[in-house]
Amino acid sequence: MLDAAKACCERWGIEKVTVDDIAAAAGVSRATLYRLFPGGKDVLFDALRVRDIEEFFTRLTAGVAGADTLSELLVRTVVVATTDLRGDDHLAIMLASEPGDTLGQLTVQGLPRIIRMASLFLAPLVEPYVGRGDSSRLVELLSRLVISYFLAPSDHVDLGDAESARQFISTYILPAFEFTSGTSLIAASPTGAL
Amino acid sequence: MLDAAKACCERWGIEKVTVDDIAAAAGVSRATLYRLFPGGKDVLFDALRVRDIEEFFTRLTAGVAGADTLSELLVRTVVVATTDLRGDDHLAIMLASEPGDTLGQLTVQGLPRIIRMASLFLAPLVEPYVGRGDSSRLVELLSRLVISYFLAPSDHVDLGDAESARQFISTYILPAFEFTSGTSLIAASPTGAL
DNA sequence: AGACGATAAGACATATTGCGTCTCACTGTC
DNA sequence: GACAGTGAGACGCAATATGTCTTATCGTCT
Repeated sequence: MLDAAKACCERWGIEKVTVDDIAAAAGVSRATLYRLFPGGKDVLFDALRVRDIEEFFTRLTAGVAGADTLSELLVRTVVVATTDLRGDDHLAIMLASEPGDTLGQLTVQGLPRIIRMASLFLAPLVEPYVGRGDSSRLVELLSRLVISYFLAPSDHVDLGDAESARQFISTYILPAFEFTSGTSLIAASPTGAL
Repeated sequence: MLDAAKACCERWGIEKVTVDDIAAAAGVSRATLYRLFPGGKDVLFDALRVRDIEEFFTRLTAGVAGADTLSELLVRTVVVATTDLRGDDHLAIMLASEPGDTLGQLTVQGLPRIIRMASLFLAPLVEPYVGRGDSSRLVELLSRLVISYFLAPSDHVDLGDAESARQFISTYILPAFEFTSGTSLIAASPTGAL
């Protein structure tokens, strides 16, 4: 079921997926889907690991998972990603996910909440790179970061373990930003340190 | 505008595209879109060249475009495509496009009509390959064929010229069937002749 | 400056679709 | 036969899409 929901998201995008799509892809009726999940959004939340990433950022802010090292890595990742924001099918999902838009309850209730949470945490760290008050770009970058997380394989990652979380970022998040020239972009960042 | 509509179809699938999507992708307001086209469906019809392919099959049936050679090529293509129907993002669009489904007016009015037209023409030719009465598979194959046509670049193709049409098929349709081992699949067809 | 055409933004009513719940019939198991 | 699980589909309600309209803005032409 979750794999089917994830496949639907990758195929049609989060904002276009319907409960009927997921049920059909999973080969079950809509009645069965509602027997397994409280609502349609819950299927997507589980499939896209929305609650996992919430916990991910929560633990980062609490310093449980080696926040200093990981946050620096996240900031560097965000800055590197500034080079090119185009060509990402899933980016627009996040960019448009503000209350009052036409994306429906999922994005209104779920994803922007995550972005807000992450923004509060990363804003002071990113500020030296993108400038104060440039929140729109920060939201874009965080969106891409979050989506990278969503699209990663659903293998178990112990987000409470610093090494496991760091390995996860190196494996799934950094490649998603499609480095075009190895470490050259990293070297172009303000501090130059990693 | 047409390029934007086509991009939206490739990104979200025909059944998920809205007028607002196309207008936003084209960078115009919805009011402007309705000034340029009678309705939302007309944009997709033009972008996906629905009327072109109708004329394409019409001319084939009339023998205007070297029907004998081209029809044989089409049949061979259809048979080769039998090997694998999965992994095509746009196939489900056609499979579900029957009157009464939830795909809306576009598919109800447009694509099934084309499939029906093509089926009437190709059915006797395909029969030796897929067997009499196996219309469901025939419809699937034709769907893929039609979609290949839709997704081809919108360069001008003179469908009334046999050589031009043949070159179009070789360039855009045959590659869309993703031959896995060169001509081996073609050699496995009943007659073995091309 | 003033007239003109094209456009963006958005309100509006209508039509369509999606959501969640429900009932019914079918199937396999005990 | 009782039972749990399921598929198909109808139902009311909410959300979205469609197509038209009005208003304000911008650039161009006279």
